[in-house]
Amino acid sequence: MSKDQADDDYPDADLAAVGGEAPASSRTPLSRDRIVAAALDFIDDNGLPGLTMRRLGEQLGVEAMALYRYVPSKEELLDAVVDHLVGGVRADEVVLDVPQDGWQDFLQRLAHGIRRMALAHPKAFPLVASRPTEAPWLRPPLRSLDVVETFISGLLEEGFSDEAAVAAYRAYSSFLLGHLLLEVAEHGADVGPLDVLDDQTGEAGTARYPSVSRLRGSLSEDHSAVEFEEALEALLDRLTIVRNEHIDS
Amino acid sequence: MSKDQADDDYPDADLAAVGGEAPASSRTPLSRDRIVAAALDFIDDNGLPGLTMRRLGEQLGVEAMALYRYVPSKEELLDAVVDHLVGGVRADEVVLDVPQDGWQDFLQRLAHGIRRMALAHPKAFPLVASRPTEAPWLRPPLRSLDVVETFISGLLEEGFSDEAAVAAYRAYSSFLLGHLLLEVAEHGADVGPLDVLDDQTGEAGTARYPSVSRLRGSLSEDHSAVEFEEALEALLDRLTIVRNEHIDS
DNA sequence: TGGGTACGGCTTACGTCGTAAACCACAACG
DNA sequence: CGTTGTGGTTTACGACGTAAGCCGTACCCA
Repeated sequence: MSKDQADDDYPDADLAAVGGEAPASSRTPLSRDRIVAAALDFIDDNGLPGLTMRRLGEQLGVEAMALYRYVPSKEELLDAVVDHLVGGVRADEVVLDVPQDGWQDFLQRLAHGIRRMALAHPKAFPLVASRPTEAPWLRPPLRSLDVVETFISGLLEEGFSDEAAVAAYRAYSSFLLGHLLLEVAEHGADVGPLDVLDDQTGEAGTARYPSVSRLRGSLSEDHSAVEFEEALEALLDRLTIVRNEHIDS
Repeated sequence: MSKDQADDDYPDADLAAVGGEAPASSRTPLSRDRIVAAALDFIDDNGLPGLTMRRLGEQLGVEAMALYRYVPSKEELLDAVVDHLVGGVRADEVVLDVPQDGWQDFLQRLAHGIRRMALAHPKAFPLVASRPTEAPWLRPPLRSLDVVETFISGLLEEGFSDEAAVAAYRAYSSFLLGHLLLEVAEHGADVGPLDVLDDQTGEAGTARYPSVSRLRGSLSEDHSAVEFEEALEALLDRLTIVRNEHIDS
């Protein structure tokens, strides 16, 4: 009662009071893509644990259950967010352009594309990292990313055995996973505005570990791009060596 | 009513019917450690998302609220589980024995210790990986793990600058994080007996990517220990090179 | 012996979550 | 006109984390 709308004119500005959310452009007609985009925005702003169907609906100017006409469940919504992010890497023109520059160059561009995505959405990246087990940037459902083909077959054609290609792929994936998870964790600090700050008690014991406590500051500083670059290059060098060994034998 | 106990004798076996849980050794008097251990067991058996205060209580033969006398919140309980696991790495005699074998040897033993822990508790490892941002195996709260000191100061004393030591530490951490997360994800398959299996539809599109689909099987096979070993050794070699460069200059 | 007092666990209750189901307004179309 | 979608709301259910209060038992000191 007292909350109908879409007629024409009345005060209307009485409920609000919930948060900083805009009344939302509630006239754009709602769609799966809009929902996914809004979910990603929400995660970026408020952190993964703060995302709730009701809150997401509210941000879209709509009741929670309305979302279920476009998305079968929250779980699938999160999957869609992941796909959206990974799809965005493809849209990154730098990643794909000429697919024939050699696999090292390609892997390097892909890695940087994923890193850009991770840094652009630090709160959301743990989601994509924890989702479908095998790193998603090479799953076929990644629509029309033909370069995947280039990567794998490139390895195979250049002398990698199946096992070596898989191992190389895994080394690459786990490198990205580990490096970016750490980088993103400190970059995003993880606590969204909706979360309460916890105690933060107990700095005791640090006295016993002078070196550790001395480095404590540095430990939470930014991963630098050069750190990433160096590690990536070392990895690619290692893969190259492995490949050459396989070719020689 | 009709559910008093601790007197002496009566049938007593009437409630059950809930699941496969044993009636629980409900005479051991409950304690924080017992709760933490039970939580870990539960996660190992049923997966992280299945863990619930009520269910955990039930497994201990106790009502959910009883746990709150020993644990302030679920969040802190999970922290305690992580500490328990990491503490277990310390108890791994292989890891620590003689702290003076050189930092490469130490890092190698530590890495294998953590890997053993991760493989022993595949469903719980993502928890420890996602917890307090900076890898916890070097946090001082890890009670009496003096070798932490050895590691860091070892690096410093052998010519690493502060920044280089931090970078080395990060390379090491992110390597462990990434590698073990992948290894554990396939090893544990993540779906606990409590979860429903989801659709699994849509194998379409694979036809366009013959190489990928050919490797699809291999991709979900086990990470082998040798894969880990090789990557670890490559990493340590790289750190050694970095250190030597720093010494030379 | 008796009456605190503290502990350990139970019961109840609140607010929030994901979501099933029914309902409703309105447009398009026979 | 009635029918059938379509896009949204309302209501409701069960499960969650957990605050608050209630009790039975054990111990302690008079």
